[in-house]
Amino acid sequence: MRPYSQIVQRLRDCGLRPTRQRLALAKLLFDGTDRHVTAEFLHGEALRSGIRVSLATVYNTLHQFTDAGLLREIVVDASRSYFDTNTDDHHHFYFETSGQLADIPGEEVSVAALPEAPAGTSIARVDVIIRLADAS
Amino acid sequence: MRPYSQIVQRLRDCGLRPTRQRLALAKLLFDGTDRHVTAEFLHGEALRSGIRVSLATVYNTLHQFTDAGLLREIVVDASRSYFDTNTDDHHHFYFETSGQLADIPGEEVSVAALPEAPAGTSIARVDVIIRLADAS
DNA sequence: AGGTTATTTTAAAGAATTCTAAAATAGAAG
DNA sequence: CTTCTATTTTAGAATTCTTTAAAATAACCT
Repeated sequence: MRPYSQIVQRLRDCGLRPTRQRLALAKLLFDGTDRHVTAEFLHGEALRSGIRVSLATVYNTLHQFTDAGLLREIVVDASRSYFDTNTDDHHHFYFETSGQLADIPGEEVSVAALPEAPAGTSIARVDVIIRLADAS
Repeated sequence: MRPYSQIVQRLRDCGLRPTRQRLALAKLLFDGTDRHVTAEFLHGEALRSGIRVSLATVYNTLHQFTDAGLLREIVVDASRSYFDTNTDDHHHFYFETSGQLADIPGEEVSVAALPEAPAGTSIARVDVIIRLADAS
């Protein structure tokens, strides 16, 4: 198993140079588990692991990865964008109290009776966000 | 029919004083049609109709109305919040190109097989946003 | 290695939203 | 109607997240 060179290849396939910063961020992101990170959070995590990278680069990298299909951006709140390392078709729980985002596992939710797209448009994606409050 | 005093009563019922600004904004918002406005847009509309009101007040008022259940806030994009005058259970089309938001009429979409809320939480709301791109 | 091009960095600007403290206004009581 | 008190409005400053521009740096290719 050569995870490092796999990541290098993955970046190359997307036309992205495997720079030190991109590699380091990719390693943090694609560690095998599904993650939901904000730019701010990933930046902090990178610094904590000794990776010197600017916040602007983290933003750039997250968007480049998203454009390349390695990440998916989820907007839950006017002031927070999450990037999800799981790009499969799936939906989300949003914990309004803590601000945490979680994947809804498997096929536990599905949209029935999708409407037709208005003339001149096509459906790019369907986002379902289940907002959770603390139990009463 | 006395629409003005109806709005006054509606505000009072929510514990909001029927001030000049709130009444004017309510009149613009609750004109009978379903509307999706941003704070910026409503502010411009108010000024255009000769209502002198500050942007801060528009933000305050939109949030107060939302808390009171007169409006519903929809987040589609990291940089834009819409306020929807239709507070019934319904979902949305989002036109990614133009940034416009539209209600999906009637029961044309429904969520099947809602998952159980994680322990300690309850479902506050389910948001479905169908993102539309220009037809290929 | 050396030239070319892409990427990163930094600092500053930008956009949307929120906060603040003072002035204006509404509702209540006399 | 006037005064009093609490609430609301305002204008501008502050905040937060994100993007930009220009200079510095690193990767790629021969």
